[in-house]
Amino acid sequence: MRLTTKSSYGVRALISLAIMYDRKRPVPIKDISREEEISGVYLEQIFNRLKNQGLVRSIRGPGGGYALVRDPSDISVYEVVMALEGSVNPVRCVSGKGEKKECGRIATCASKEVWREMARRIKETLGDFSLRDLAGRTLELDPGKARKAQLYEKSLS
Amino acid sequence: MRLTTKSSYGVRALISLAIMYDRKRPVPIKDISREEEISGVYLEQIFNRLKNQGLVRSIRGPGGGYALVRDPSDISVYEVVMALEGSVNPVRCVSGKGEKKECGRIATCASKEVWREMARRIKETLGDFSLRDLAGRTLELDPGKARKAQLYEKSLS
DNA sequence: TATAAGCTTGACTTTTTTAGTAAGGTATAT
DNA sequence: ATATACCTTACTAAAAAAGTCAAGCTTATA
Ligand code: FES
Ligand code: FES
Repeated sequence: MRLTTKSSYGVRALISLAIMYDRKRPVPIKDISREEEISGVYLEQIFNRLKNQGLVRSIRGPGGGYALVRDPSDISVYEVVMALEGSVNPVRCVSGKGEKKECGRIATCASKEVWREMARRIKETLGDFSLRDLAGRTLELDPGKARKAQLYEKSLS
Repeated sequence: MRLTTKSSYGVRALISLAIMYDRKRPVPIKDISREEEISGVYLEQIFNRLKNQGLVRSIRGPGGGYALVRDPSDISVYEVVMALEGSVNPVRCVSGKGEKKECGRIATCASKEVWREMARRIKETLGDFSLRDLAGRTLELDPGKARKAQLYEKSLS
């Protein structure tokens, strides 16, 4: 019953982007990597997917980095997880869309209804958290982060 | 975002036990294995855990097999999944109890609250389905199963 | 316009987990 | 006795996850 680290890393990374969102400045991977202690090369993979799924855009060259495409209040954790995991179904059988391997007993299988409901509720739950929520909560829990963001700003001006 | 097959197999297997529950007869692994097309040796592992977690009891020798310890209406899918997966936490950090590797940033991490809530809702959801529910639903979806159970009875008398 | 910051792409490797096998045992109804 | 069925430990193959490597491409800016 585990998400891959892509999701947890991805959410943490996007919280950083959300915090920077108002400042209209892209955040380079290296910064997130340092801050969050996540392998930079691995983060690149993650951001690649996020970009392909249209959640972030990239700005190349010096001063570049990644930025959210939409307002953080408009992006839910569900979207992030879907972008990175591809699905939220707890079993193969109930793949929903075109996930290979159709299960032969699906017509007469009662347990599939459990898994379907479970997927529904997960979607609902993750849909309830926006990146703005989490960014706000982060600044509450870790005021140091706010300060750091300020400093970062100053160092650039 | 997947459960292991242990959970889906386990739930399916226990539905069979639930169907047989009223008839007060243990079900041997071989039968379930045949019916559900699940490797018998693998099922043994699964029933082992279910037994250790107190969900089923075993009767040895000819005419033996496994039977539910409690009434099917009193056993939820959540219990089954917990017995077989050990946990329902979507990430390592939020291990709840004594799952090794304490995460160092847990104090200041906002996303942990998402994962915690997610675990809560999964528990809630799976807790809402009892084995009796699923047994009943199975007989609705697959009347052949009811008939087969009857025949099985007759063949023994 | 040279440089370096930063993204892009695809393949590759390592580690961990999952899904099973294999083999030999023990209890018990008939 | 014997066949049925559970019990236990160990092993293995395959898949997935986590992470690395290498070589490029864009673009701001000095
Ligand atoms: S739908 Fe595949 S086993 Fe239930
Ligand atoms: S609690 Fe471990 S990273 Fe959030």
